[in-house]
Parts: sequence; C-alpha cells; structure tokens
Amino acid sequence: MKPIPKKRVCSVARSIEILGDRWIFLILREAFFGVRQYDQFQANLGIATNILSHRLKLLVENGILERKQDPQDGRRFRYKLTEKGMDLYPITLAFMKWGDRWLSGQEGPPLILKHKSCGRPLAPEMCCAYCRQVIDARDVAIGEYKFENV
Amino acid sequence: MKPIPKKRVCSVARSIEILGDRWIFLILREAFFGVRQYDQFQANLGIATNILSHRLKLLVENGILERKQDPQDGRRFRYKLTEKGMDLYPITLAFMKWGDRWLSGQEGPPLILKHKSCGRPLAPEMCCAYCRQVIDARDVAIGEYKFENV
DNA sequence: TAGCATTGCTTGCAAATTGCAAGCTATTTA
DNA sequence: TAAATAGCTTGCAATTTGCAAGCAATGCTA
Repeated sequence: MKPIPKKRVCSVARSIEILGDRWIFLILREAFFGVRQYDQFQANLGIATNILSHRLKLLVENGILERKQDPQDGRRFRYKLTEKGMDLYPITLAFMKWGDRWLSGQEGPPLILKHKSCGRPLAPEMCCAYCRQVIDARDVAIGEYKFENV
Repeated sequence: MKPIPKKRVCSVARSIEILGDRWIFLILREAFFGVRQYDQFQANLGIATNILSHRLKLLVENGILERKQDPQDGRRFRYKLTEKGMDLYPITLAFMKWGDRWLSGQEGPPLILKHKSCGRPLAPEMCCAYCRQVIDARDVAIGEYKFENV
C-alpha cells in the first residue's frame, strides 16, 4: 500500500498506517475474544483466506501478534496477542462504545461486557490520568509539537 | 466496498464498516485540529482529491461531518464535526496514545496535548465508569450477548 | 463588465488491492 | 497407507486507489 504522506509527524498517522484497514480490528476483536487459530478467524469473520493470511503476517511483522507452532499438533499455529497487541484493547473498546451509542438502533448494544474486577457492566470512558475527568475534545489544546516546520 | 460479513452482530464491526479506512481518521484528526475547508484537508494530508471528496461525502452521509456553505463566500464549504463526530475523539486519542507508546522511538511522542481544564499534559486512560480503574483486557468478560445463534 | 483567480470538485486511466475459488503441502488420524 | 485437516498460495475478475487534467460556480480585479 502506498505510504501515507508525512505532512504532519503524528502518532495517529503512524498507528493508522498499520491499523487502518477494515479487517485488522475485526481480527483483533476475535483475538480479544480468545480466538487463536487461523481456521477460527476465518470462520468467525468470513474473510477470504488470502486476505487473512496477509493481515496475520502484517500483524506478526508489527509485533502485535505472535505466531507459534502447537507442540501437540504440528499443523496448528497459535496467533497470540503480544503486550503491544493487548495494548490495542482501548482502541477496540472505543470503537465498540461509539458503535453502541451511535449505530445500535432501538435494540440497544448487541453485546454487554462485564468488568470482572468490579463486577459491574463495563462502561469505558476516556479520562485524564491527572484529573480523572472524562476527556472532551473541546478541553484539549496543543501542548508541544516537535516539528514546527509544517 | 463489499460489506463485512455479519457473522457476529457487533458494534466494532458496525463502526469499522464506516471508519475502517486509512484516510478517515486522518481527516478526523485534521477536523479535531480545527480544519474545516476542503483545501486545507487536501494540503495537510496530501490526499488525492477524488479520494478526499469521496471520504468527505461518506462522513457527511453518516452524520459525522456537516457540510455548510460559507455565507460570506459561496465558493467555500465548511466541514464541521457533529456531536456524533466529536464523539470519535476518544478513538483518535486511543490511536495517538498507542502510537506514542509503541511507534515513537527514542525521540518520544511527536505531539503533546494539554488538558485545558486541569492544566496538565493530556494523559488519556480508558477507565471503568463505575470503579474508575484503568481497564485491562484480561479483566473483561462477556456479559450479555443478544444473538446467541452464532 | 470582462477576464482572471480561487474553491471544490469530477473524469479518465494505470496500478494496486480485494474477494472468490481452486489447489497445494505438511502433518496427523483412521 | 489413505484420507482428513490446518494453513496456507495462486490465478483471475472486479473494485478501489492515486495521479493528472479538466471543469463549473463564485468572487476579485482592472
């Protein structure tokens, strides 16, 4: 794929360069649901096999998934989230929350998660680590930007 | 584009269907930075004009941006984030945070944001609205799923 | 008020990507 | 030893992308 023009040096762009594709987060969703095998990804997503193998390769190359042969059965490979991959959970949750709110219709959210550590339904909020308030785009300004040449 | 097969009814998939594209979040990033005009999006992103107009159309159709003619200058149109669009800020921040952590290299994050309401640098965390703890994927389970036929 | 500039597109075309179906290889099971 | 399974690869048609050129509507300038 053609690289994104680097008009702004930006972590959003860098992330999107790897993750900005219609299949990546669906594969990751399945991984977060515990799916580990090629077959299972394929069956759960209905994705073409060539696309799936390409995306898995990409995720492995980028250190998001780890591919390990099953010692019990040499035909099988397990795709497991790395720490870097696990750290994509907030993005996945953010997609889910937005979809729950804006795309659910009358029936409400199709899936409700549970926060095991507190026992309540999971209600994710993006908040500020310092003041603990929920973050609103209107409360955010640019602090420092390292590349003022733009 | 071919619709995502609906093997699971899922808000992640519904969101991705609209947002899962390499340009969408870059356009949104610009919008969050205050960009409103076609020209500016084009110049800041280096995106082909046909692609840009297609994506803007898509965002408008999905109620994420609003397109309004400038009353001062009939040639100009302002693309403004709707409430639904503003609500995509957490996802954008989540992409940024992940990129800051995993793709920054030695130099550190290219951009530091400031939380105007508390005066500190913005450190976004995905936390549980009930217990206020930072959410880890390993602490989450499936609560209710409405479509057990899968 | 005629001509030029600006804004926001559209069109045409080559190249890349996607999705489907078939096939292939290495293991494992019967 | 043959059949089944897992994880792919390949070939091909259709769709999407990116580039460049062009165009219409509005505004500005002499």
